[in-house]
Amino acid sequence: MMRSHTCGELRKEHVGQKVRLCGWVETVRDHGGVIFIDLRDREGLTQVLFDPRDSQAAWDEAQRARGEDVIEIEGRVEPRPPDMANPKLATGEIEVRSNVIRLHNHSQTPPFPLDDEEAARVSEDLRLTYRYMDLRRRRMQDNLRLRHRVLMAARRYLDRAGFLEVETPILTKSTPEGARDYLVPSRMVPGAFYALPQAPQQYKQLLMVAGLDRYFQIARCFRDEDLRADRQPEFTQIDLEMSFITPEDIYSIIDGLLAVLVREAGRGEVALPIPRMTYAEALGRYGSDKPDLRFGMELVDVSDLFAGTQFKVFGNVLAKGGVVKAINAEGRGATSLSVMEDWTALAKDAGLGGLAYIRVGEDGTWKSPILKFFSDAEKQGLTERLNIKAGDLVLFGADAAGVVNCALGRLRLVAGEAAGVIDPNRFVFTWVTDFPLLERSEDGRLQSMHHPFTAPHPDDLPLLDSDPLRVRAQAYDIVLNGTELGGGSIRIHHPDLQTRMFQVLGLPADEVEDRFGHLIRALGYGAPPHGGIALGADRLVMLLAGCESIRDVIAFPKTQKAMDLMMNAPAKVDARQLRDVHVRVDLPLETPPPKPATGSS
RNA sequence: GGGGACGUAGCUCAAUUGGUUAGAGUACCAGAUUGUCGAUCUGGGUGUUGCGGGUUCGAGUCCCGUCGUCCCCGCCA
Repeated sequence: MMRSHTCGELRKEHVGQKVRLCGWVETVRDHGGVIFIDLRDREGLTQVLFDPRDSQAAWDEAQRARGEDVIEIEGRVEPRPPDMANPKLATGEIEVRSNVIRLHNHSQTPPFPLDDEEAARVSEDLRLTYRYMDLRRRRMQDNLRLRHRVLMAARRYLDRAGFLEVETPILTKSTPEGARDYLVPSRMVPGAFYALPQAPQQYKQLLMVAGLDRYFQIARCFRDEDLRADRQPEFTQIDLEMSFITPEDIYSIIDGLLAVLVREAGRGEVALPIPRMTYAEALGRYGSDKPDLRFGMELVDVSDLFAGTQFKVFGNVLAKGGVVKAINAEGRGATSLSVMEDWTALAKDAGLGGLAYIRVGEDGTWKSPILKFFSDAEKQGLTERLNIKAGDLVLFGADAAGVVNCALGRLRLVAGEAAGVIDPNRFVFTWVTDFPLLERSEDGRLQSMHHPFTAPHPDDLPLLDSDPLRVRAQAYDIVLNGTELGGGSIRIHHPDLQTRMFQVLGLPADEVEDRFGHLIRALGYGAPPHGGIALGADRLVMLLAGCESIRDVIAFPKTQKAMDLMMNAPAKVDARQLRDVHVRVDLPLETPPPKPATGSS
């Protein structure tokens, strides 16, 4: 072993011991006589002291050390004089007096400061280009360690709960519905392609048919869609599936799992059971199917108050069967008109014709361009319904219910943010249940809201033909602080119902056979009732780590254009490689060939 | 596909209406310094203003294009 201890473990009780440490030079403080080197490794920081009276050779070498050099030192652990202790360091009560130093590798000047506070301001493309340096930072190492601990705890929990971890293929088959697939050309079968899995969905159902009973996997998933702060083209799910269960079994397994994981992350105790609300309630009260329940500002239906209103904007909407809803952004009465303009733009972007609002002064007077249209009864009704007080701000949305919910839902988040009422240290979970089975796609066709293997609610089966959009699914999402953490469902386990679902979705029989024949056949060999769920591991760790992007909890993430700036992927391949897999590249004439990224550096 | 922000020294940023030799902090380099731990002191500018073109007597600044990063909408069964 090159080292006797890590840089994080020496304490007073080690005083007098001869030790050997390895690590990176954090800082060199050269006082002309004594030289201090802070030595860093994954576990911490230890101060090493070089005194020319101990060893002139070691002192000479220490003087040449620079930041990020890799060195090995030998020395004796000594107590620091009491007034010299450094309470900021775990090892701050001791130092190592060294008489031997070996330089294992010199480092060039780092491309950016590795100090967490400064690195937080460095442009992210630079951090990604030199990711191996970025990952030397304490904060990034803490994030990866937290990720490790959370996933280990998940494995322990699921193992104890009787789940078997099973790996499923990465090279699989494209299922064109849903997200865009990443494709891999086949060399053996000219013209054919594998797809990378968007989720292990079908495999895990087939494992249930196989009798595996309880499966889980820390599964990599791939979706070729546009990126966001919480979306990467490849991401990790804690994926599980269970046989002979109802949704209650899923809720209780996941409740327990999340409580364990939040505890493991040192984020306190989750009150169980995690509360539930229906999809309809989530949309109605929060304007979102992933409501952030850390604050109020709920959407309130005030349509009835304006039944006979003189205000034509509201009257016309109500006459057409729309709704008028409002939120009380409490305490935001002083919101400036320029901010109101921004919020109005947001409302219009979300589909509203405009944004009506009332700003209430500290003296209780209402200020609003539409105040003159309101009757006293309407004002009275609003005051009571929305509990309007001095200093409040009331935002209105009037349109079809869907538009109003969506727009006010977005405004609620913006207003909550502006009000500073969203506590980053609280972890508020909720289940959202009873999702609709189907939705109308842009081209007017029916499509699955979750996926086509989701079981309809048994009570709603008769509606499948008559009023399919009203059919509820046995599907559920788990939501944390306004982020969709995961979702799942009870699956269809009868081949006939599965076939019927594909008919409802308008898929031709031959296409169904081609894409899903294997699954329907499998259901015909005694498939047990089963269901499952998948949790976004990156998102969960991101929230537990207090990060704003999943990139900060993924070792080697991609940019918004899905580039790996460090490896420079994707990249061109040799003509030979393309020939092997029977692929010819066909670019539009004006498209320049791919070239190395040039970045701002 | 759409909207927005950004790109100047290794890093973070500044640079008046277009005007002299593009500055500051930090990092880095050299020297000094025997108890520091954001060490300190002295000295040193290390630059293709992302790239290409245009307007102009003159462009970091204005215009066009392009490359790249981030945020959001669409998209994400």
